[in-house]
Amino acid sequence: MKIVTPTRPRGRPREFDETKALDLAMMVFWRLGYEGASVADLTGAMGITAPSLYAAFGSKEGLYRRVLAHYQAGPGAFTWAALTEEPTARGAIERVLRESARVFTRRKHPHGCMISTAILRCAEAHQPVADLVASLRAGAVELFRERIARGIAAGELPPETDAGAMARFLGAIVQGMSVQAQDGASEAELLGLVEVAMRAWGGGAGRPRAR
Amino acid sequence: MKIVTPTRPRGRPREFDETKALDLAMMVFWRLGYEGASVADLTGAMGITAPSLYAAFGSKEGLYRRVLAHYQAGPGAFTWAALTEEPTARGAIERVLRESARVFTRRKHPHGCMISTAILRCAEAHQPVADLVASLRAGAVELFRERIARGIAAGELPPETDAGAMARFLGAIVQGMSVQAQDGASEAELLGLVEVAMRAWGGGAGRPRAR
DNA sequence: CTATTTTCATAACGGTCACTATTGAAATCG
DNA sequence: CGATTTCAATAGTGACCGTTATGAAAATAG
Repeated sequence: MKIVTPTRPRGRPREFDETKALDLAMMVFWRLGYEGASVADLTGAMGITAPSLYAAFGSKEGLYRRVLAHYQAGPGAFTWAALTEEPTARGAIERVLRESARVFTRRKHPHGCMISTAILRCAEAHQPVADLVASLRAGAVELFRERIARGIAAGELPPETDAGAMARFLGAIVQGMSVQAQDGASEAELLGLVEVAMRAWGGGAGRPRAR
Repeated sequence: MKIVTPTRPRGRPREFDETKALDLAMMVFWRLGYEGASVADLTGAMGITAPSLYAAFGSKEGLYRRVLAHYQAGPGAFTWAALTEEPTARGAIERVLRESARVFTRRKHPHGCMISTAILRCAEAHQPVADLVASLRAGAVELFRERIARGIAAGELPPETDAGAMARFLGAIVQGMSVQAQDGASEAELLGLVEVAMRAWGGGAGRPRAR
């Protein structure tokens, strides 16, 4: 008869919580960007020493990749939720934009989207990281495109709608909102921007109105 | 009787052309961003040594400020030209967007806008530079706003038009196009995006059509 | 207990960062 | 000419970069 205790691993247990450490590292990368965040910044904020960081995450780049996944599952999850939960394509898109305006200006974390602004131009040595982040941006646009294509298939949108162009348009809006949020724009200002953007969707502003 | 020769300065003349040096430095900053461009990268591309760079420009940051002005007077000048030369607000905006699509994908220089993407998040030591670049972004939005307000005053646009929101919308579009261009988007893709964006302007896509 | 394994903290690694002291060459001035 | 001024090249500055060797500390296994 075996006891099913959760079988502690062999050696000395680590003294920090990996999830909390990722949260703290995320804030640093979010605020300073990938290149701007030094390992000293990270270990200082995470409350661990450099060898502990390297034992747990391999390298600064490895930690960053873990943080990106952590971001997508946390503060960045609202996008995927909006696109899958809303019944109509237009409703989904509008919810993404409105929630972006709110999330990008929250005071509990740096303003703007972490993926949009963490690493754009960079030294050649960091190009692989920049490429990864660029692929995440492309993935978001692709998510938009799929949702719009689904809306076209469902008859919500005219069949001649260019889903790719619409998706790239939305990607640009989100990207631009992220930068403006970082530059100090308020939620109200971003919502005004969203209202203009939704006009490109045809029909008036706001949610589809009954008539 | 004085001879009016162009009075060469006293000591040994410098052996490099400052304008050409700024051009070369601009390409490096454009490609690698402010933090990603090292002084070694810059001197290597400019064909001068570090002491020459510091004698002529004071510091890396000083050189960057000169390069930003050089950019605005060169590759970035089309925006100001479009906004002042076009007779209507809508025409001016559409020209800015269409020319952005073309300029951002030129093969003679890195894709995207240099001001949009050179330095967003960064180490705290470089925050003054980031603030400067942010103020340039804000200046572009303000230029948009003024042009739209002028269009409202001229009766081209409905008096209830929110010029600030429209301007922020356009700033976001340009910012987003810049990132997508850097990520590899083609001119045709960006023009498709522009067409969608112009729909937010009311009345179908494209230039105002006679009817 | 001893042996083993893993994490911890200290201290340091070579490399690159932005930047400059020094020196000699190249120009103009008197 | 000699004196002066400015530039350019060499060679380095200290500081910080990401990363790691070392050894003590803390847990399990036998």
